[in-house]
Amino acid sequence: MTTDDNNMGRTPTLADVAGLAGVSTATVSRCLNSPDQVVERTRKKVEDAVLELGYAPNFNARALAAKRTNTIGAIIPTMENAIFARGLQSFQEELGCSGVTLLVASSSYRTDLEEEQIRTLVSRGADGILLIGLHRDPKIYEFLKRQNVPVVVAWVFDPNAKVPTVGFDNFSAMKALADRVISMGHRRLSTITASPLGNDRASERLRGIYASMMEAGIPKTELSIVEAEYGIDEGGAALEQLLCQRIRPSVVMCGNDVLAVGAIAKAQELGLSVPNDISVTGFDDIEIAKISSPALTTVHVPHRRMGKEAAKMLINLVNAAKTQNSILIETSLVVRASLSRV
Amino acid sequence: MTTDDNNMGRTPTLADVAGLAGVSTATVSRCLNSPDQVVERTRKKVEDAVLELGYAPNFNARALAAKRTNTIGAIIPTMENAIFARGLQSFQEELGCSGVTLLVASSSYRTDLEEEQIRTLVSRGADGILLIGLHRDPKIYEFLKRQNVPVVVAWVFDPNAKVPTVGFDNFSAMKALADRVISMGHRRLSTITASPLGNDRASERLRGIYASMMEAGIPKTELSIVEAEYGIDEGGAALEQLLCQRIRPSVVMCGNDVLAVGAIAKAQELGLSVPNDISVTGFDDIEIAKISSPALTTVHVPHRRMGKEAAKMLINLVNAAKTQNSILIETSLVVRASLSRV
DNA sequence: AAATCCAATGTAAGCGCTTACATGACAATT
DNA sequence: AATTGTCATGTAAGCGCTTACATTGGATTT
Repeated sequence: MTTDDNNMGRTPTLADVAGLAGVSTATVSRCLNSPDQVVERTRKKVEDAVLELGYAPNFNARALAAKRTNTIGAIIPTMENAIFARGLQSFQEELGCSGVTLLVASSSYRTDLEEEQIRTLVSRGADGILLIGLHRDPKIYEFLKRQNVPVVVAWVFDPNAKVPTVGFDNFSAMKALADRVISMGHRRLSTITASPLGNDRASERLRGIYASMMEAGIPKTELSIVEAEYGIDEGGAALEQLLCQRIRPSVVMCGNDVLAVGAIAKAQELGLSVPNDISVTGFDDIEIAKISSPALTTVHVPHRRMGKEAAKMLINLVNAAKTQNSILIETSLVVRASLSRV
Repeated sequence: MTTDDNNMGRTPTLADVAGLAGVSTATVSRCLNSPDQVVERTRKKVEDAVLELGYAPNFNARALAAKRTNTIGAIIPTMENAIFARGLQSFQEELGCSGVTLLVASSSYRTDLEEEQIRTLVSRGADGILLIGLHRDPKIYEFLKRQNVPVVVAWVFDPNAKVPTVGFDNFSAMKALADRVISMGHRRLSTITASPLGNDRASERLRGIYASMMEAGIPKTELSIVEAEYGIDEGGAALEQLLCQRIRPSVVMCGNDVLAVGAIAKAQELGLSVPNDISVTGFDDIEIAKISSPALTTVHVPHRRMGKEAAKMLINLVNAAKTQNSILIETSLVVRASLSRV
């Protein structure tokens, strides 16, 4: 039954369509890319041929010839963190509005992997790239500049950076939280944080705590620090470490809500009452913060807006190549039951 | 200062490397793709040239010439659901072991979007594709077959499907949970579920509940159903709807843990005790299930293993083109405090 | 020493598309 | 009627790479 089977054992190409429609390949290409350059009658013929053949353009060939992919890449530390997932989702939605496709890679917080993925993205012809956090080898920024690939960095705000950023001031946000904590009488502080090495969000937040302590005249040594990876169980384990120490802290300031919820659960498991025996704070204000019991005191970050702004920025950069100003996303303190006076 | 600046205003190509190294482009290509075909001395020259020029191969050109991309695509309903994120993460890790890159797209549970994304992935030259759930227009499967792109479907298990699947038996898993619920005396059942239209996971689970009820001689009408999108707040809202109904259910079986946690939070907010006034169950057994209070009765799904198996399957399919058998991932009941005798 | 083989390298033809430029047809201008 | 301009379409040269096939020269065999 090869009656209506024009399938010649390979996927149809532009030339096949051109042949069927009785026009040149250039005309078919124009029908696909700038239809208004082609007269109605011709366009119809071509469209019919496309349908009949089930033709789908070869993206790679197109990218090779046109030197443009309508694709933007993003590298996030992990997909498992709701925060990145959410910001990325709105990033993608905004890109979609402009007909741009998103390519995502996750680096597992490893700079070597990230570097590799940046190269991959570039060699795939990404028109622009979204990165999380500023801290990375300057060579990478040079490479990107040489390759003429615009970059936007999100999750941090730094108007002085060499690349445009869209994010919040991690330092001030955490300092504001620490101010509040200290104003409630806490002196023996502690924090559960991601490793601040090569992670400017974490290191800035740590600086924020120290700055607040300094203002309050609390010596730096009053802050115990435990590093933990992302995860509920990790937060719990970190809390245990904290409790083993000589002096029990009165408050645990966690690097994100997930660690905080893990710490709360572990504290309760160990028979401690939150916040009566120990206060806990988070960061991000994801849904879980509200339903945690006790509800979590945290810093609210408008992730969706951040993602959206980042997308707009990148699109502008790709189209107009003009430089963009960094955008500050405002955060706010959300005080809930997990934090109490000491 | 163009002393050591061989940059000629464009990104270096294979030919540039060949020129610098004093060999042909074919040799350079071989150095990159099958180094053992090239003698040591030559290879060294080429590698030096690559380094000096900062050469990075053009992926699109490579794909066009080689008709292979070492890329596998995946389309998931949403990145915001931890379940998909987690399965995908291990899927990616496994692919990485074989030097394959993952391309992710999210369909927002919209079949039209999914179809578009499948075409995008194919035209980008994906060597294979991972899809969630079997239910979609048969034309898509035909298209994929015609394009000669292997597919694996995850999150469902169906040995009779035309494509290999790796997943669990949503029907039996939910039935087992319902059996347990009913054995604890519950008769007035309810469920909060994603819309079962075009979502075979949801519809199978619903069937599971009905099957269990039937065995227990409970009429179908004893099950109230509320549809909800994914999210904690959505779960809460759905619970409110359920409580407005004439007869208050004694148990709410939720389509996933997130909905369940939302339902619990809302119930407590309304002054109901879980499980004394109402029992709640989830599905997936994500971390939140353990730390919820009361802890959540749910169905444990080994997502990581599922992702890993899916990756292996797809890689086999891409390499050997031989057909693969569907793989059943076993689930297990996890009974925790949120479910009690009626 | 001639014949044979083989590994290393080169040559060049595409892969499927875009696009600058050329062509031709027809309408508007003179 | 000749000229000019405009617009739709065709021609063909790449885009940067891979790879089948041709070539080379040294090692091995006879």
